Amino acid sequence: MEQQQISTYLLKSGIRPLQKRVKIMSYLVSKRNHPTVDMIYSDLIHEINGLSKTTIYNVLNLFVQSGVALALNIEGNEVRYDADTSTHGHFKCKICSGVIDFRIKQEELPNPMLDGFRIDEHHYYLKGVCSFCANKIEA
Amino acid sequence: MEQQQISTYLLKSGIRPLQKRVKIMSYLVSKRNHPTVDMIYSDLIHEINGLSKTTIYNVLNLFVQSGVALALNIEGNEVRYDADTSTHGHFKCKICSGVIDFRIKQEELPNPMLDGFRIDEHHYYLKGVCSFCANKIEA
DNA sequence: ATGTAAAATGAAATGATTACAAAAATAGTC
DNA sequence: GACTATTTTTGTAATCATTTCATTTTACAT
Ligand SMILES: [Mn+2]
Ligand SMILES: [Mn+2]
Ligand SMILES: [Zn+2]
Ligand SMILES: [Zn+2]
Repeated sequence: MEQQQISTYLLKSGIRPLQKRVKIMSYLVSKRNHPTVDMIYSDLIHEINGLSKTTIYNVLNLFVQSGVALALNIEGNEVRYDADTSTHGHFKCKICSGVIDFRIKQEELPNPMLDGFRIDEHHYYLKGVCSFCANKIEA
Repeated sequence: MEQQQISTYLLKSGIRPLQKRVKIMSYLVSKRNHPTVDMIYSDLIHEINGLSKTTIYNVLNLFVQSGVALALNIEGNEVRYDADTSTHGHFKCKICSGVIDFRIKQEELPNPMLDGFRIDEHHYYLKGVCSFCANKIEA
Protein backbone atom coordinates (compact mmCIF):
# COMPACT_ATOMS: atom_id res chain seq x y z
CA MET A 1 0.00 0.00 0.00
CA GLU A 2 1.20 3.48 -0.87
CA GLN A 3 1.98 5.99 1.83
CA GLN A 4 -0.69 8.16 0.26
CA GLN A 5 -3.33 5.49 0.85
CA ILE A 6 -2.12 5.03 4.43
CA SER A 7 -2.49 8.77 5.00
CA THR A 8 -6.02 8.74 3.72
CA TYR A 9 -6.85 5.73 5.86
CA LEU A 10 -5.48 7.34 9.02
CA LEU A 11 -7.30 10.56 8.29
CA LYS A 12 -10.58 8.71 7.86
CA SER A 13 -9.95 7.08 11.24
CA GLY A 14 -9.52 10.43 12.95
CA ILE A 15 -5.73 10.29 13.13
CA ARG A 16 -3.60 13.13 11.76
CA PRO A 17 -1.32 11.43 9.23
CA LEU A 18 2.00 12.71 10.50
CA GLN A 19 5.20 11.39 9.01
CA LYS A 20 6.15 8.93 11.74
CA ARG A 21 2.63 7.66 12.14
CA VAL A 22 2.42 6.95 8.43
CA LYS A 23 5.79 5.18 8.47
CA ILE A 24 4.84 3.03 11.43
CA MET A 25 1.45 2.09 10.00
CA SER A 26 3.11 1.45 6.65
CA TYR A 27 5.53 -0.91 8.38
CA LEU A 28 2.71 -2.82 10.08
CA VAL A 29 0.69 -3.12 6.89
CA SER A 30 3.53 -4.19 4.60
CA LYS A 31 5.40 -6.53 6.94
CA ARG A 32 2.39 -8.23 8.50
CA ASN A 33 4.78 -9.74 11.04
CA HIS A 34 2.92 -8.92 14.26
CA PRO A 35 5.97 -7.11 15.60
CA THR A 36 6.84 -6.09 19.12
CA VAL A 37 7.81 -2.50 19.85
CA ASP A 38 11.47 -3.53 19.79
CA MET A 39 11.15 -5.14 16.38
CA ILE A 40 9.59 -1.98 14.97
CA TYR A 41 12.25 0.13 16.59
CA SER A 42 15.23 -1.83 15.35
CA ASP A 43 13.81 -2.00 11.82
CA LEU A 44 12.75 1.64 11.50
CA ILE A 45 15.64 3.32 13.31
CA HIS A 46 17.69 3.05 10.13
CA GLU A 47 14.98 4.57 8.00
CA ILE A 48 13.67 7.31 10.26
CA ASN A 49 16.22 9.75 11.53
CA GLY A 50 16.19 10.21 15.30
CA LEU A 51 13.28 7.91 16.03
CA SER A 52 12.59 7.33 19.70
CA LYS A 53 11.16 4.21 21.26
CA THR A 54 8.76 6.38 23.25
CA THR A 55 7.31 7.64 20.00
CA ILE A 56 6.59 4.09 18.92
CA TYR A 57 4.78 3.45 22.18
CA ASN A 58 2.84 6.68 21.75
CA VAL A 59 1.84 5.98 18.18
CA LEU A 60 0.86 2.36 18.82
CA ASN A 61 -1.24 3.32 21.81
CA LEU A 62 -2.98 5.88 19.64
CA PHE A 63 -3.55 3.30 16.90
CA VAL A 64 -5.06 0.81 19.34
CA GLN A 65 -7.32 3.42 20.94
CA SER A 66 -8.46 4.62 17.53
CA GLY A 67 -9.18 1.07 16.43
CA VAL A 68 -6.74 0.89 13.51
CA ALA A 69 -4.51 -1.67 15.23
CA LEU A 70 -4.86 -4.56 17.66
CA ALA A 71 -2.63 -5.32 20.63
CA LEU A 72 -2.13 -9.07 20.86
CA ASN A 73 -1.31 -10.58 24.24
CA ILE A 74 -0.44 -14.09 23.23
CA GLU A 75 2.37 -14.35 25.72
CA GLY A 76 2.67 -12.52 29.01
CA ASN A 77 6.03 -10.96 28.41
CA GLU A 78 5.39 -9.31 25.05
CA VAL A 79 2.74 -7.31 23.26
CA ARG A 80 2.49 -7.66 19.50
CA TYR A 81 0.75 -5.28 17.16
CA ASP A 82 -1.44 -6.00 14.17
CA ALA A 83 -2.87 -3.57 11.60
CA ASP A 84 -5.38 -6.21 10.48
CA THR A 85 -8.38 -5.54 12.69
CA SER A 86 -10.68 -8.00 10.97
CA THR A 87 -11.73 -11.24 12.66
CA HIS A 88 -8.92 -13.77 12.43
CA GLY A 89 -6.91 -16.13 14.61
CA HIS A 90 -3.24 -16.27 15.56
CA PHE A 91 -0.76 -19.08 15.92
CA LYS A 92 2.50 -18.61 17.81
CA CYS A 93 5.41 -21.00 17.32
CA LYS A 94 7.29 -21.88 20.51
CA ILE A 95 10.49 -22.46 18.57
CA CYS A 96 10.91 -19.54 16.15
CA SER A 97 8.54 -17.20 18.06
CA GLY A 98 6.80 -16.29 14.81
CA VAL A 99 3.13 -15.31 14.89
CA ILE A 100 1.01 -16.16 11.85
CA ASP A 101 -2.58 -15.46 10.93
CA PHE A 102 -5.26 -17.92 10.08
CA ARG A 103 -8.65 -17.09 8.67
CA ILE A 104 -11.65 -17.59 10.90
CA LYS A 105 -15.11 -16.38 10.13
CA GLN A 106 -16.88 -14.62 12.95
CA GLU A 107 -19.65 -17.26 12.76
CA GLU A 108 -17.20 -20.10 13.30
CA LEU A 109 -16.24 -18.85 16.75
CA PRO A 110 -18.40 -20.32 19.48
CA ASN A 111 -20.87 -17.94 21.12
CA PRO A 112 -21.15 -18.93 24.75
CA MET A 113 -24.30 -18.39 26.77
CA LEU A 114 -23.42 -15.18 28.55
CA ASP A 115 -26.76 -13.54 29.19
CA GLY A 116 -26.62 -9.80 29.62
CA PHE A 117 -22.93 -9.62 28.76
CA ARG A 118 -21.63 -7.16 26.18
CA ILE A 119 -18.86 -8.79 24.16
CA ASP A 120 -16.47 -6.36 22.46
CA GLU A 121 -13.47 -8.45 21.48
CA HIS A 122 -12.81 -12.02 20.43
CA HIS A 123 -9.30 -13.46 20.63
CA TYR A 124 -8.41 -16.94 19.49
CA TYR A 125 -4.79 -17.96 20.03
CA LEU A 126 -3.08 -21.24 19.27
CA LYS A 127 0.40 -22.19 20.41
CA GLY A 128 2.67 -24.98 19.24
CA VAL A 129 5.33 -25.64 16.63
CA CYS A 130 5.05 -24.36 13.07
CA SER A 131 5.58 -26.67 10.10
CA PHE A 132 8.94 -25.15 9.24
CA CYS A 133 10.32 -25.74 12.75
CA ALA A 134 8.67 -29.17 12.97
CA ASN A 135 10.53 -30.22 9.82
CA LYS A 136 13.84 -28.97 11.17
CA ILE A 137 13.36 -30.96 14.38
CA GLU A 138 12.64 -34.33 12.77
CA ALA A 139 15.41 -33.84 10.20
CA MET B 1 -11.37 -30.13 47.93
CA GLU B 2 -9.43 -31.36 50.95
CA GLN B 3 -5.77 -30.60 51.33
CA GLN B 4 -5.23 -34.35 51.41
CA GLN B 5 -6.74 -34.71 47.93
CA ILE B 6 -4.62 -31.82 46.69
CA SER B 7 -1.50 -33.54 48.01
CA THR B 8 -2.38 -36.75 46.22
CA TYR B 9 -3.10 -34.85 43.02
CA LEU B 10 0.24 -33.00 43.11
CA LEU B 11 2.10 -36.21 43.86
CA LYS B 12 0.48 -37.94 40.90
CA SER B 13 1.61 -35.00 38.73
CA GLY B 14 5.21 -35.40 39.83
CA ILE B 15 5.22 -32.50 42.28
CA ARG B 16 6.31 -33.01 45.89
CA PRO B 17 3.33 -31.82 47.91
CA LEU B 18 5.10 -29.38 50.19
CA GLN B 19 3.08 -27.20 52.52
CA LYS B 20 3.17 -23.97 50.54
CA ARG B 21 2.54 -25.72 47.25
CA VAL B 22 -0.52 -27.41 48.67
CA LYS B 23 -1.81 -24.13 50.11
CA ILE B 24 -1.35 -22.30 46.82
CA MET B 25 -2.98 -25.05 44.77
CA SER B 26 -5.75 -25.24 47.33
CA TYR B 27 -6.30 -21.51 46.94
CA LEU B 28 -6.50 -21.77 43.14
CA VAL B 29 -8.90 -24.72 43.26
CA SER B 30 -11.26 -23.34 45.89
CA LYS B 31 -11.38 -19.69 44.80
CA ARG B 32 -11.54 -20.27 41.04
CA ASN B 33 -10.91 -16.54 40.62
CA HIS B 34 -8.09 -16.64 38.06
CA PRO B 35 -5.88 -14.61 40.37
CA THR B 36 -2.72 -12.67 39.63
CA VAL B 37 0.40 -13.28 41.70
CA ASP B 38 -0.43 -10.20 43.75
CA MET B 39 -3.95 -11.40 44.51
CA ILE B 40 -2.60 -14.73 45.75
CA TYR B 41 0.04 -12.97 47.79
CA SER B 42 -2.26 -10.52 49.53
CA ASP B 43 -4.80 -13.26 50.31
CA LEU B 44 -2.37 -15.89 51.57
CA ILE B 45 0.09 -13.67 53.44
CA HIS B 46 -2.31 -13.69 56.42
CA GLU B 47 -2.65 -17.43 56.40
CA ILE B 48 0.91 -18.54 55.68
CA ASN B 49 3.55 -17.21 58.00
CA GLY B 50 6.47 -15.54 56.24
CA LEU B 51 5.31 -16.16 52.69
CA SER B 52 7.41 -14.53 50.00
CA LYS B 53 6.23 -13.31 46.65
CA THR B 54 9.19 -15.04 45.03
CA THR B 55 7.87 -18.34 46.33
CA ILE B 56 4.55 -17.73 44.63
CA TYR B 57 6.34 -17.08 41.35
CA ASN B 58 8.42 -20.24 41.86
CA VAL B 59 5.46 -22.43 42.69
CA LEU B 60 3.27 -21.12 39.88
CA ASN B 61 6.04 -21.56 37.33
CA LEU B 62 6.45 -25.12 38.56
CA PHE B 63 2.69 -25.70 38.30
CA VAL B 64 2.57 -24.41 34.75
CA GLN B 65 5.58 -26.46 33.66
CA SER B 66 4.11 -29.57 35.24
CA GLY B 67 0.78 -28.99 33.55
CA VAL B 68 -1.37 -28.61 36.66
CA ALA B 69 -2.08 -24.92 36.03
CA LEU B 70 -2.51 -22.59 33.08
CA ALA B 71 -1.05 -19.10 32.71
CA LEU B 72 -3.62 -16.85 31.06
CA ASN B 73 -2.43 -13.81 29.13
CA ILE B 74 -5.68 -12.03 28.50
CA GLU B 75 -4.22 -8.61 28.99
CA GLY B 76 -0.65 -7.55 28.36
CA ASN B 77 0.12 -6.25 31.79
CA GLU B 78 -1.01 -9.17 33.93
CA VAL B 79 -0.76 -12.94 34.05
CA ARG B 80 -3.58 -14.88 35.65
CA TYR B 81 -3.43 -18.46 36.85
CA ASP B 82 -5.99 -21.22 36.54
CA ALA B 83 -5.97 -24.68 38.12
CA ASP B 84 -8.64 -25.82 35.66
CA THR B 85 -6.61 -27.19 32.76
CA SER B 86 -9.57 -28.55 30.84
CA THR B 87 -10.75 -26.94 27.61
CA HIS B 88 -12.76 -23.83 28.40
CA GLY B 89 -12.99 -20.16 27.47
CA HIS B 90 -12.48 -16.97 29.45
CA PHE B 91 -14.32 -13.68 29.55
CA LYS B 92 -12.73 -10.60 31.07
CA CYS B 93 -14.83 -7.61 32.13
CA LYS B 94 -13.31 -4.23 31.35
CA ILE B 95 -15.10 -2.63 34.27
CA CYS B 96 -14.67 -4.93 37.28
CA SER B 97 -11.62 -6.77 35.84
CA GLY B 98 -13.15 -10.10 36.77
CA VAL B 99 -12.35 -13.18 34.69
CA ILE B 100 -15.00 -15.85 34.37
CA ASP B 101 -15.09 -19.23 32.70
CA PHE B 102 -17.44 -20.44 30.05
CA ARG B 103 -17.77 -24.00 28.85
CA ILE B 104 -16.53 -24.79 25.36
CA LYS B 105 -16.14 -28.25 23.98
CA GLN B 106 -12.90 -28.92 22.18
CA GLU B 107 -14.91 -29.75 19.04
CA GLU B 108 -16.62 -26.36 19.03
CA LEU B 109 -13.34 -24.52 18.55
CA PRO B 110 -12.46 -24.00 14.90
CA ASN B 111 -9.58 -26.06 13.59
CA PRO B 112 -7.77 -23.99 11.02
CA MET B 113 -5.92 -25.48 8.09
CA LEU B 114 -2.40 -25.46 9.42
CA ASP B 115 -0.74 -28.35 7.63
CA GLY B 116 2.26 -29.77 9.41
CA PHE B 117 1.76 -27.62 12.47
CA ARG B 118 1.72 -29.13 15.95
CA ILE B 119 -0.89 -27.38 18.07
CA ASP B 120 -0.35 -27.65 21.81
CA GLU B 121 -2.59 -25.00 23.31
CA HIS B 122 -5.90 -23.37 22.48
CA HIS B 123 -6.85 -20.06 24.07
CA TYR B 124 -10.19 -18.38 23.50
CA TYR B 125 -10.61 -15.02 25.20
CA LEU B 126 -13.54 -12.63 25.12
CA LYS B 127 -13.49 -9.10 26.48
CA GLY B 128 -16.36 -6.76 27.25
CA VAL B 129 -18.68 -5.86 30.09
CA CYS B 130 -20.21 -8.48 32.39
CA SER B 131 -23.93 -8.52 33.11
CA PHE B 132 -23.46 -7.24 36.65
CA CYS B 133 -21.50 -4.19 35.50
CA ALA B 134 -23.81 -3.65 32.51
CA ASN B 135 -26.77 -3.42 34.88
CA LYS B 136 -24.98 -0.93 37.10
CA ILE B 137 -24.21 1.29 34.13
CA GLU B 138 -27.75 1.54 32.76
CA ALA B 139 -29.23 2.03 36.23
C1' DA C 1 7.86 34.95 9.24
C1' DT C 2 5.42 34.36 13.87
C1' DG C 3 2.82 32.23 17.30
C1' DT C 4 0.23 28.43 19.16
C1' DA C 5 -0.91 23.81 19.66
C1' DA C 6 0.41 19.13 18.98
C1' DA C 7 3.98 15.68 18.77
C1' DA C 8 8.47 13.69 19.65
C1' DT C 9 12.27 13.10 22.55
C1' DG C 10 15.19 11.29 26.35
C1' DA C 11 15.76 10.64 31.05
C1' DA C 12 13.80 9.07 35.07
C1' DA C 13 10.09 6.48 37.42
C1' DT C 14 7.26 2.49 37.77
C1' DG C 15 5.89 -2.30 37.93
C1' DA C 16 6.29 -7.10 37.00
C1' DT C 17 9.32 -10.82 36.83
C1' DT C 18 13.75 -13.26 37.31
C1' DA C 19 18.50 -14.25 39.10
C1' DC C 20 21.11 -15.33 42.76
C1' DA C 21 23.22 -16.25 47.13
C1' DA C 22 22.13 -17.17 51.86
C1' DA C 23 18.97 -19.30 55.22
C1' DA C 24 15.59 -22.73 56.31
C1' DA C 25 13.13 -26.89 55.73
C1' DT C 26 13.00 -31.72 54.30
C1' DA C 27 14.17 -36.52 54.00
C1' DG C 28 17.15 -40.25 54.60
C1' DT C 29 20.85 -42.46 57.55
C1' DC C 30 23.07 -43.58 61.56
C1' DG D 1 17.17 -37.76 68.05
C1' DA D 2 21.46 -35.98 65.80
C1' DC D 3 23.96 -35.62 61.17
C1' DT D 4 24.18 -34.67 56.46
C1' DA D 5 22.91 -33.97 51.72
C1' DT D 6 19.44 -32.08 48.92
C1' DT D 7 15.66 -29.21 47.94
C1' DT D 8 12.97 -25.20 48.86
C1' DT D 9 12.23 -20.62 50.43
C1' DT D 10 13.54 -16.09 51.18
C1' DG D 11 15.02 -11.27 50.37
C1' DT D 12 17.62 -8.34 47.72
C1' DA D 13 19.25 -6.83 43.60
C1' DA D 14 19.06 -7.06 38.60
C1' DT D 15 16.45 -6.95 34.42
C1' DC D 16 13.07 -5.67 31.13
C1' DA D 17 8.94 -3.48 29.27
C1' DT D 18 6.23 0.38 29.63
C1' DT D 19 4.78 5.01 31.32
C1' DT D 20 5.47 9.66 33.03
C1' DC D 21 7.02 14.04 32.47
C1' DA D 22 9.58 18.16 31.41
C1' DT D 23 11.83 19.95 27.40
C1' DT D 24 12.57 20.49 22.54
C1' DT D 25 10.97 20.17 18.03
C1' DT D 26 7.58 20.18 14.46
C1' DA D 27 3.30 21.34 12.09
C1' DC D 28 0.08 24.43 10.78
C1' DA D 29 -2.66 28.69 10.64
C1' DT D 30 -2.38 33.59 10.70
MN1 LIG E 1 -2.98 -10.97 12.60
MN1 LIG F 1 -10.68 -20.79 33.81
ZN1 LIG G 1 8.48 -22.00 14.05
ZN1 LIG H 1 -17.83 -6.60 35.43
